[in-house]
Amino acid sequence: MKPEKAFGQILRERRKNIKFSQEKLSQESGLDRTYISLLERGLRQPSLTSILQLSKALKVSSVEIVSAVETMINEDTKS
Amino acid sequence: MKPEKAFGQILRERRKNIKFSQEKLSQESGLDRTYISLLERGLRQPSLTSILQLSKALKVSSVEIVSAVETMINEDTKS
DNA sequence: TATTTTTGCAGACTATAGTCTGTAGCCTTA
DNA sequence: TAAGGCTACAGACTATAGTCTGCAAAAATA
Repeated sequence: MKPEKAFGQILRERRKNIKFSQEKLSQESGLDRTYISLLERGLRQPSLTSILQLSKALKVSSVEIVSAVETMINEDTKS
Repeated sequence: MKPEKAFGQILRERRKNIKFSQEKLSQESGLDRTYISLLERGLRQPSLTSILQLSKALKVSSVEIVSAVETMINEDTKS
């Protein structure tokens, strides 16, 4: 699986876990709402600082996010 | 400390650990040598896929890299 | 059903990631 | 002191990250 696809899935999952709308996550992270939408759909890949901003807003460590991304990438049994 | 500065320091450190020239790392990662130079000097920040490409070439996990970056960012006692 | 909240998405835009070519300077080691 | 390997750096370029506005439609809730 491609990195941006994996990141998107994880981003959406974590956001829903914490019951944030894209709009709310946008405010907390300082990133544009429509850009978060693009990220979640795997149409964009984040920079290092975007990863850090988003993890902070989601109240999880960036390490956990990246770890989940790597795991998902290496799961070739996924679509 | 800024993320790109932290990433640069860690990138250079890991590259030297494995005794790679920038040129060699460039070949292994598929990224341009001059871009690696910019990254190491903290003048650019990497995207998610660049982080993954570089960690793979350095034979360390991206999690370890990101972990080191986060640690260094939170060490406010550094320049 | 009607209303509100949330999200997808288009288009146009600015900022920056990443490439490519070339040059000059620094170290080693012959 | 010459020669080769390594890196900094400049400039010009292309690709894409990230913003902004606005609208339509899905989805949740009254």
